[in-house]
Amino acid sequence: MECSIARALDVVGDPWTLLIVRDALLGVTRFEAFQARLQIPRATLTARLEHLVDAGILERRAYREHPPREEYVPTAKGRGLRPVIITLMQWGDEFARDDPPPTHLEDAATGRPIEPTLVDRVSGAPLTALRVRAVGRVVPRRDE
Amino acid sequence: MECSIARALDVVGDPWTLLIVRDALLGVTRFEAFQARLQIPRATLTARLEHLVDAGILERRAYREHPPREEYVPTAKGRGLRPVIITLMQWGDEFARDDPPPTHLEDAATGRPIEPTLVDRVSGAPLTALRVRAVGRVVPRRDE
DNA sequence: ATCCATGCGTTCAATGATTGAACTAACTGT
DNA sequence: ACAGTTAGTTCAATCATTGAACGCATGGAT
Repeated sequence: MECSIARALDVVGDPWTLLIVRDALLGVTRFEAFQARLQIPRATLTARLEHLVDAGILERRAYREHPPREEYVPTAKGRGLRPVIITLMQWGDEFARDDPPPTHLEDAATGRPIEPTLVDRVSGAPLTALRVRAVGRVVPRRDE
Repeated sequence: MECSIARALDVVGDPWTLLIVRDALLGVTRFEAFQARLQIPRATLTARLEHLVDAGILERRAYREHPPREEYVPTAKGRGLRPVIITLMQWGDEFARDDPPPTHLEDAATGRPIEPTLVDRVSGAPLTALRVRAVGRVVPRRDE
């Protein structure tokens, strides 16, 4: 499919991948660490890491020869997924929560809590306020 | 898992679900329309729609008796996924593109193109500028 | 009345992915 | 010599996904 979302989901559209990327962005780099944190089956983890490296989201990097050991660190493309993960977390907090969220975001400098919002970069107006229209493969809208 | 992202991915973490939700947010409501647009196998579509209704993301609504016909419309929870889909689309455009993106966003009132960015709602500062820290299940960070 | 089209599914066998548990291999530190 | 660390592989069992075909209620045209 030619759509950007479909191409994104080709890479990221399974239950584990985004959890791995989230942990990677939090600083996790090693096989054992991912496995222990996520409780992901080892074979699945192997497959996912392979896939993420192939897709250019993680980079395999030797951190020791003898025995050869490698760690996985996010590339720029991987770091680009941070907004996706943040908005997904927000949605989970807002719509699929039953207890207070275990993780929140704060400014590393001031310590103030951060509430991420999507705005238009140019006008600064929140997307919820604008009536956004998707142009290209349009289908008539009905309600909101 | 107790994390918001994991709970979100429980619902939305497969290759099809977000594509269905995207189409639903564009105004697609009917089984045949989803199937034709996405080329999704019919059995899979049945399962996904069921799941989305159970999760409270789509709502089944009769649009005709005799024969009973139902359509699927997004709930508030479903509409809440829009930022997720937008950021995912942006990532796909920026990092997984080879041709110009087929869909872009514009203000429905003025027609001006929109560039969605994540900012802190309070300070207005873009998240890329702040050094955001995830608090809760912390792991020491290394590089960026 | 008969025939075709529409709309929303179900059924089926085949293929593919995911799972958990156990195993391997190459080291290292004590 | 021996336990421990690290990053996997292997295997059989289960589960999900796929494509193709079928079902069924109806409406409209001939």
